[in-house]
Amino acid sequence: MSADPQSSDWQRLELVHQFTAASLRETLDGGQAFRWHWVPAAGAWRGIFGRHAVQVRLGAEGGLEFCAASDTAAARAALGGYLGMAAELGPLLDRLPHRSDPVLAAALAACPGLILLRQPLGETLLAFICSSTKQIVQIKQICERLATACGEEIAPEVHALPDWGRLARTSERELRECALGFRARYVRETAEFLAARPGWLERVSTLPYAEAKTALLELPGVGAKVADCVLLFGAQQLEAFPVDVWILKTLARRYGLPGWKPGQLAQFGRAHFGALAGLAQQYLFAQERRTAGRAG
DNA sequence: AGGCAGGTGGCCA
DNA sequence: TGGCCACCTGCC
Repeated sequence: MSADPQSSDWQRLELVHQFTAASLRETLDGGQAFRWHWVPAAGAWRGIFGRHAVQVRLGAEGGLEFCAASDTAAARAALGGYLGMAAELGPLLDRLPHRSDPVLAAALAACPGLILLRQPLGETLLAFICSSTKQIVQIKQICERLATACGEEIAPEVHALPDWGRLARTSERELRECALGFRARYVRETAEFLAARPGWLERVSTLPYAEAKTALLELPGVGAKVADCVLLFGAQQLEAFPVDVWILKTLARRYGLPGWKPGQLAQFGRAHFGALAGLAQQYLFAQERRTAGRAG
């Protein structure tokens, strides 16, 4: 790795938003995306999304700074979109029922600046199909191996995640060599499904939430939880409310809903938190993991 | 050293 | 519907 940060190349990223070290970490490395890692020597996060390889760090005045492996202008624009929620976070949070919900209010206060990423749709689908029954560390490893094995080299020794067209030309055996385990078949079959339906994924992702989710459930390896993650992180459908074990614990304990099943909790979430339920979910998720004292 | 992990799909009552 | 279980792999 020759990729030492060249401090002269650091540039400010204009964001009407303040991250804290904690909310930046939670945003980039809290389970929404799996291709960011902290580089201690640089005091920065290095990450890959789409065809962009960048580094991001907190600037002296609390702003955000970045540098890119190449084509800084394109990276700046892409990062602006990726972190685009920052521009409207305040008004969005204000539409959440924090005034009447002390649990939510505490979660919002605990991680000021946390946002939902706007990730490329295809790779969000891929990452979350790979996420089932895996911890964050392992999901990151799988993504890394997939990228190395069949993703485009976008900078020296840096690979993007393969797109679905490429995946359709990848054998299940090759996928298994990337430590996907039984998920290899899911990826393989979803790739075939998508290959037979050009534009399907993009079109479906813009449908109203309920229809979009129903459609995504047709994909092998995509159940309720993964569908919600794809819609929330990859299609800006903020109504999506993924229910995983963490949220299940939070809602059971802090909202007095023990014994409720994931599907029931998903309905509760959308009813209670409203059109931006997914945003509330992310804060509750961060809070639950924090208090559970582990990072995945 | 093994249990278990941010789930899904298939089968049975 | 509701409940149960197999499924790969490697981390803690």
